Amino acid sequence: MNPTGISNSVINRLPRYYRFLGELKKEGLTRISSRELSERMNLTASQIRQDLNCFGEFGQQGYGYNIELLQSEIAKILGLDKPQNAILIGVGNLGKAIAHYINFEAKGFHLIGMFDTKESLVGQMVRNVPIRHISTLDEFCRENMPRAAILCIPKEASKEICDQLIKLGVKGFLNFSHYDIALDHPNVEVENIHFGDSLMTLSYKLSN
Amino acid sequence: MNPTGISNSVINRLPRYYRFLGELKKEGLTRISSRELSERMNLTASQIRQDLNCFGEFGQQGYGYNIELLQSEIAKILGLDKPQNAILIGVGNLGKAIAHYINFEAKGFHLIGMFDTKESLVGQMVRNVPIRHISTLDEFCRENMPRAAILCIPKEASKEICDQLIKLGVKGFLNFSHYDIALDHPNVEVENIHFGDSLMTLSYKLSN
DNA sequence: TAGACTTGTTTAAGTTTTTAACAATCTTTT
DNA sequence: AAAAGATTGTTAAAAACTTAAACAAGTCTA
Repeated sequence: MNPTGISNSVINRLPRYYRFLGELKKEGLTRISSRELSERMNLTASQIRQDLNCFGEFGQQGYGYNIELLQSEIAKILGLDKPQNAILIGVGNLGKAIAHYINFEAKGFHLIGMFDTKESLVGQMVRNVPIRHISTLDEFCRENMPRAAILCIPKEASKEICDQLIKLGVKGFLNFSHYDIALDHPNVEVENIHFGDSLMTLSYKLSN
Repeated sequence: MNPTGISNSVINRLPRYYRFLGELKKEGLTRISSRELSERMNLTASQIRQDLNCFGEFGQQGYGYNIELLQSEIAKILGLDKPQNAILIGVGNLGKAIAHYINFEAKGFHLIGMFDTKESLVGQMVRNVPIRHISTLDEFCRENMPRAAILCIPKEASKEICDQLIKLGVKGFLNFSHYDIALDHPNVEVENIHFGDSLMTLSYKLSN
């Protein structure tokens, strides 16, 4: 169980609820019951009600859930209504694509800076965010206090940067590197995205 | 439990074992005990032995595991020794970055083709793989029989492409889109990578 | 050959996750 | 305004999964 007392399975389902509710809204619907939603999402109605029950009471007997309302409540639960400052480290192929591709504002974050070691990148803008030299990281963080960092650098560089960022007050990482942050820093929140691992898992499943 | 009878938790740990063993090899070590490995990986020795025991006997009493051997056995389990053909759909920012960034050969796949709707991309090469027009997908698949597809296209386009690919014999997806493949196609292997969901989860954890 | 070590494996414990059930209460219909 | 129908929040039970403990059997090292 988490520090918050809510299990990870529940937390991991929240973004999916949020997405499905967004679609229902797009379809012009205004209300939905746990049973109907369960059919759409391929869950049980019971599980949906129990998941939501972790956070409060958002429905009404005999009626169901107001879609608009429920979605905005989930947004609040996820913290999307109070975006936090984030920086991105490593503006190579991947880092640049991430910066272009992800709508940070819709996911609870402001991207306020990007950093790289490569002089030739410095000054370039991606989505109105400037790329800065990694040597200015300390100063920038002390001024802007980013709460999260997106790590798009090789494993070798990651440990040092992590130590530095954590000292500067960064509390959460979206980690694309193969460095095991959680191992050295158990008090920091980490979401790992390891393409390679996912591919190997897929390979396993296709081989057996 | 999986079709294979091995739980997902175990399967998901395999790539990590594989990585750690690679590092040990780099360090010049040749043998390791489950206890030593458990300390490095922050697991229990018991769990490591039990995980490996799902697949066979790779160690020796009184000695431990031969690192080289164990790694290559895990590679076999993951199917890395028999790479499967894969194609990538959608060569936008993300797709292009993935193609550049991921070493498919090391993860059990051959990337044999990339597809997009955009005429201006057609003919370009990424890592010696040509970008083709999506209209040639059918023909290409019938000739080359790809087993997996990496989906880097928007949700809206995904359903149709998925149906098409599955009809053409594709059995597994690395899915970056928000389309819920598993919902419509329960008999296909899917690894989802949803940056947005990961960010929202991180947002939740940083907000509570 | 003896003592130390470490595996594979079984068994048990613990935890998490899911499902089922139902009283309470709201909505809708007549 | 009352009755019938619907659906929630919540509790309790069941099921599934995951981890940990323990130890006989076998191997290494000195």
